[in-house]
Amino acid sequence: MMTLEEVARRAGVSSATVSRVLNNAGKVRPTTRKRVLEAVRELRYHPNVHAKALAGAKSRTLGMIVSNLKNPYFVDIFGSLEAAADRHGYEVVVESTGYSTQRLASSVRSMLGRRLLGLSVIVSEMDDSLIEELTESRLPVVFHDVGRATPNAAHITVDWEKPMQKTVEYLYSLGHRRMAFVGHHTGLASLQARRLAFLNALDHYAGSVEFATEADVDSPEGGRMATRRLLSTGFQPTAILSVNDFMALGVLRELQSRGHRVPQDISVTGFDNINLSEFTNPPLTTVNVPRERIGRLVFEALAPQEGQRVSSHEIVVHPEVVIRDSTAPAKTP
Amino acid sequence: MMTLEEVARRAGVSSATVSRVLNNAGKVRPTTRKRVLEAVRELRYHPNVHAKALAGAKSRTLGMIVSNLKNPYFVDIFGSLEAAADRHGYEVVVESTGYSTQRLASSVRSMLGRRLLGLSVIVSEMDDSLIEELTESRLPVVFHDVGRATPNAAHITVDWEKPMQKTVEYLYSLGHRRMAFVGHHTGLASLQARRLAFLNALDHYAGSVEFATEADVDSPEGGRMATRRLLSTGFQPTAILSVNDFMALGVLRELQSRGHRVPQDISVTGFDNINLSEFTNPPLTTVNVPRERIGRLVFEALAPQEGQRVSSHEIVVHPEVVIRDSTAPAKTP
DNA sequence: CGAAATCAGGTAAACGCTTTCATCGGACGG
DNA sequence: CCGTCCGATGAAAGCGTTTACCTGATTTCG
Repeated sequence: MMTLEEVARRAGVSSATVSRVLNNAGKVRPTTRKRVLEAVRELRYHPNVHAKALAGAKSRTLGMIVSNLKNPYFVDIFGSLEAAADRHGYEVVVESTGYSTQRLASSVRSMLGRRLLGLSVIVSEMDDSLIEELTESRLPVVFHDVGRATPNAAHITVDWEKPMQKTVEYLYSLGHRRMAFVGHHTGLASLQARRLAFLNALDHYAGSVEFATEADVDSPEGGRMATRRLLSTGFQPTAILSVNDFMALGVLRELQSRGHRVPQDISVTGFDNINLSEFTNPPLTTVNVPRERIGRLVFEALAPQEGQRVSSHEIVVHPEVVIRDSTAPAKTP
Repeated sequence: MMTLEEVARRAGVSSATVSRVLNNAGKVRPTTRKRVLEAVRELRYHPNVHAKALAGAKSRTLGMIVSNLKNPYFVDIFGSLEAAADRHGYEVVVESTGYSTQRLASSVRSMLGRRLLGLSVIVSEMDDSLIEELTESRLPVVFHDVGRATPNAAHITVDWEKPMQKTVEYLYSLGHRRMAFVGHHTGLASLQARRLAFLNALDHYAGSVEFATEADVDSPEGGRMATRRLLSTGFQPTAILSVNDFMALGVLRELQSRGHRVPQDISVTGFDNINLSEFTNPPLTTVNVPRERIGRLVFEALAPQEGQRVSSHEIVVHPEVVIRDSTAPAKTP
């Protein structure tokens, strides 16, 4: 591997000058610059990022830890963050925890070792000690979906209550009186919050709605299994609300392969409005969570640009219900 | 940020000793070790990866460049590679190019700067100069889907010809005589290879089958647009073969929203057998490409473990057709 | 019991950059 | 024509680890 020194020798200058050219900092005579660039090209020199980082160049890389890269929700946020980063000459490195608290911890440690510019933690699991560790590290952080704002951490939250209420209301108005909620296993907090939002929404119709809840892993397969279990209890919901679109794919499938028509026999709703939700059959009624915007917010919180008012530390996103074809009036028995 | 030195001071030893316990290399008395570990914990010390790397610790991180992280195919390979890496104490960093040759180049450069243990390039676009640059770098490389084997690069390939032939044969036997192929835009090579596989397969039925091909971006939306364009030409295929499952989602949707029933009116096939393909309605007939295995092969090629016979440099995977419900006998007019 | 090994741990030299700080020539103003 | 300033570049000090290499202190054994 080539080094700055070798490039310098080749160009007949000192390594300091090469560095200056490469980072266009300081004054360098055009002819010298040209000579250097040429040497760089000829030697196929690639700066050693570690040496750069160690030598104190301000970091240009952001970290991102997500729960499950197979769920498009996270990929979309990543994509948006990366795009913003790319636009400004930053990089981002992702890590996926698979909902394991253990892997989360080791990811955080590894990220801390990278001396990043900032870290975003977009997961559903998280224990308090990690939040503290992150806080003490003084590293700029963004939590999403879990965690809390701290002096160095912004917190982006999605309001679940209202859209959940709207959804239940909407289903109720369509005559649904037996509803089920399908969630996914996570480190309590987040799942419970969503389940609770569902239960709270039902409170408005105290007693007039029967309900059940089930949970499984965050995947279409999980959605299928949860649905299978749900129905095997004998409960016959006329509507199933899925904690997210990804799992909703599985509930759709399970329902359909059991011969239930959606939405004629059973209505289904999702959450997130991932691109896929528009392509299911029937297209999925869901709640639009603006991943693109969330990604941008994350970037702004981590790498505030010149003359840009730094956004608040506590941001809540209010998503809108998107009605498509997976919901319809309840079948009258 | 804490440093080795501070930990050493705190534990009353030299930094060399701290390094030794952290990497458990060399002999260190148990009591000393305990003292050090304690200091590490108390100070919340996190080793600086850059310093480690610079100081010559052998790299433990693998790189992976993919075309499109939104396509589950790539995510699956990434997941498998990461799992293998994790099992052996390695890390992997991904980068997505969005099918842009330019971003590919900059990704490669950035990866080269990271002084990785090895790099996997799983993309459909790639110009020859990059292959050369990679070759000259002497970095262990794995190409998939594109590129070629070189002294330091393994090459994992999926055999398209045979399964494509099988698929066409199968459709033909169901009475299909008007077929269309939907591909995606890429840096020529790869797309053409697939289109050609399709055309070659048709050669067996010289003249007895009408056909058309269309292409768009690699996404469900792309699949939808391509299908839309395809049908707007007036051509009425009884079967549409999609270059991959991801795009097939879009062709299914477009067909269905135009009132064509799948498979009664039109059959559809995909490629890859991503998990999603089992959850479409109807479930998709496709070709199973073993992403899990490919991920493992990549790992093995990049980080050959002790006493494991190093796999060949030129590996070809032979995928199998998976028949589900999106294909059926052609409608007799 | 003394010499040779073995152990534990310290010293200091890289590793490849960035970044002061110093230097060396002019260009300029008077 | 000389003193001043700049503008361009070089020298060298880190940055936080790893890793020979070396030094005392213990063991081991004949």
